[in-house]
Amino acid sequence: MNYQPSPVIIPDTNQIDVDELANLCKALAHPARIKILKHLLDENRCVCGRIVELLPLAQSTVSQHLKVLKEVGLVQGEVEGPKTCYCVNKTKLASICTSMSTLLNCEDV
Amino acid sequence: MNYQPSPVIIPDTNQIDVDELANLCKALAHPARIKILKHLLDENRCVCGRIVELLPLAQSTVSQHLKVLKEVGLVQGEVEGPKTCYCVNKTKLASICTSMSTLLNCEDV
DNA sequence: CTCCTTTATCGTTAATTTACGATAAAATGA
DNA sequence: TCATTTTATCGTAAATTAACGATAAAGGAG
Repeated sequence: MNYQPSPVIIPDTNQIDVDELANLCKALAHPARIKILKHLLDENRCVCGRIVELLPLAQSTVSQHLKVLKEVGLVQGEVEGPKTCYCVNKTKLASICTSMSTLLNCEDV
Repeated sequence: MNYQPSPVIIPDTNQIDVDELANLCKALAHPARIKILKHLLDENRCVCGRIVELLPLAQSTVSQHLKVLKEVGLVQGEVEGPKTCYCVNKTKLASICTSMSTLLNCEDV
């Protein structure tokens, strides 16, 4: 009888997609986007126009920041009539924290 | 007897410096820099020239990436003769993970 | 249907980032 | 001292990002 090589149990940190993590970090690499994320977490959900009121930025600029967050999957937009209501994809957000910890070995500091 | 208002125990996530976190994320927002960090964590310490061997980038480019990491305090360089030996500032690295978790409430996902 | 509100997209400009080669600087070794 | 090794910095070109105003698109109200 031949033994199969045992499956890898220990998560291979080398498997973590460096490009993916870099992209997520890039999406967080702007104060306005962190503030948007934080506000969405505080309020749970929020319409684009409300975020425009809170930040000293033009509507088009806020819309672009939301697009960046949406493109990496950190945020989801739901159309409600003429408005768009945004909320955080918490699973994705958590995945940044964990992959960062795993890849960078934060846990054993 | 007058009661004093009880001190704030729960860390105030609003106190966390959004700009600081954005800057740290910015430093991590490039695959080459994540690879450098990861290698430094694996090997504990590493000379600049060795990193140049590992990445498909010119020496000057690697040096610039190291500078970015150094400027945000994620990495420290120690001159050893003509070489410079780099290592990760694990405290700083951990602070990213924690401030990210705190600010973004990753823990209660 | 027409106007209004709300958001996304376009076009543009200014600023920043990335990459490279060339070169300076600093320490070692002959 | 002089050449070599190693790293940092400079200068530059190409690419990307951030910000804005203008405008398009889509839905609701009248």
